[in-house]
Order: sequence, then structure tokens, then C-alpha cells
Amino acid sequence: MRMKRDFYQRNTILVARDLLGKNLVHRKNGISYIGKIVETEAYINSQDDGAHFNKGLTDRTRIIDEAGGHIYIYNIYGMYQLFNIVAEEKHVHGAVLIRAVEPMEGIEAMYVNRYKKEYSDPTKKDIINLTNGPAKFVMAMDISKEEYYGGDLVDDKRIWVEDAEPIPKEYIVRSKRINIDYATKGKDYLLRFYIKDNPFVSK
DNA sequence: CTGATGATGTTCT
DNA sequence: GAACATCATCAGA
Repeated sequence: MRMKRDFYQRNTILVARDLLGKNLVHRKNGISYIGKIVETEAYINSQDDGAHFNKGLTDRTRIIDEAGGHIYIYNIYGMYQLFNIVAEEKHVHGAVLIRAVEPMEGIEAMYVNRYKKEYSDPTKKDIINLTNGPAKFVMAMDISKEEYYGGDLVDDKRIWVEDAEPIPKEYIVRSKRINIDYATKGKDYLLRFYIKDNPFVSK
């Protein structure tokens, strides 16, 4: 079952936590890509100087003003795109960065998208390297800013989040976020969630 | 295995 | 002009 608006229109931290274990589904060119979400980070509000929208919205971040469930994708380091899900009600700002997924379906196509060569005899390392980072799974699942910025996971025919068994509490780890040393206040907030012992969690 | 470095271009000051 | 929610590659151990 596809997640509905009410799932996303909640506190950003709860949305980040509850996205763990759910399946991100993307259908394109007759290929069905499915990745289980194993790592997320919450970006919250004006108190969080790690968030892009902490000093107000800009053209890049305008979609975060929309209702939870919309898609926020942005460019980073000139060559990568990161995938976020908007949380909270309309006009309340919050977003969840998906940092890693575990491939469930479409692995052969993911391999081709990532390595630009024919699928052949992958090692365990090759498989883990498909999706164990925020830019990596976006490339593997063939998601682009041009196609999906501002899209809505609640009713888009091509991309959505599918419900799944909740992850037991004892398997959910909460920690500091990654690579936001520039944030002076938000740096130490415990806003990163991941599934304990899952090999696809980023390093 | 670890840590350091370069790639690359949009966004914001 | 600087910063940047990253990744691939390479050197060293």
C-alpha cells in the first residue's frame, strides 16, 4: 500500500524514523526499481542551522513550503543529486534526506546505471556499493531532479513509498548527522536514523 | 584496511 | 568568489 498524505504530514523527526524499512518504488522504462529505506536524516526548522531552509526559502528550496509528501531534490558538489521527502503540513518546513536504501528489485538495471557496463557476476561489494549513499541510490534508481523535483509521492504514477512491516525499536539507531560540520548549532542534533547492522547504511 | 585528494558546477553572498 | 547534506581513486601500511 502506498503511503498517504497523513503519513508525511507529521513531525519531521517521526517521518524520518518511520520511513525506515519502507520501500521506495520507481518505475521507469518498463523497469521496476524497489529500494528498502535503511538510513535517513531529518532537517527541521529555524533552530536547525544545518537545514537549507533555516534562513527562509529560496528558489532551490521553495517546494518545502508544500504539504508533506512532495519531493525535494537538489544538486550538490556539482555532480550529484540528493533525494529528500518534504514533511509537515503545508507552510510548515521540514524535510527528510534519504541516505541509503537496500536494493529489493531491479538490481541488474541498478548495476548498469551505476557502473555503465553490462551486468555480470557482481561481488558482494559491487552490490553494496550500488545504493549505500545518498547520491549513489539516486543514480542506481535512475531518479533525476529534472523529472521529479516538486513531484508528489502521494499521487505520482511513477514514484511512491510503499508500506512495509515496521522495524522493531531495538533495530533503530539514532545518531548525529553526517557531513554538516558547517552547522554550529545543529551539528550535534541526533537526527540521523538507520537500521542496525544493515550493510547498506553509508559509512 | 585507512586517510587524503581531486572532480565539478549550482547556489548563495 | 566561496561553500557545498558526495563519490571514486590513489597512496600508504
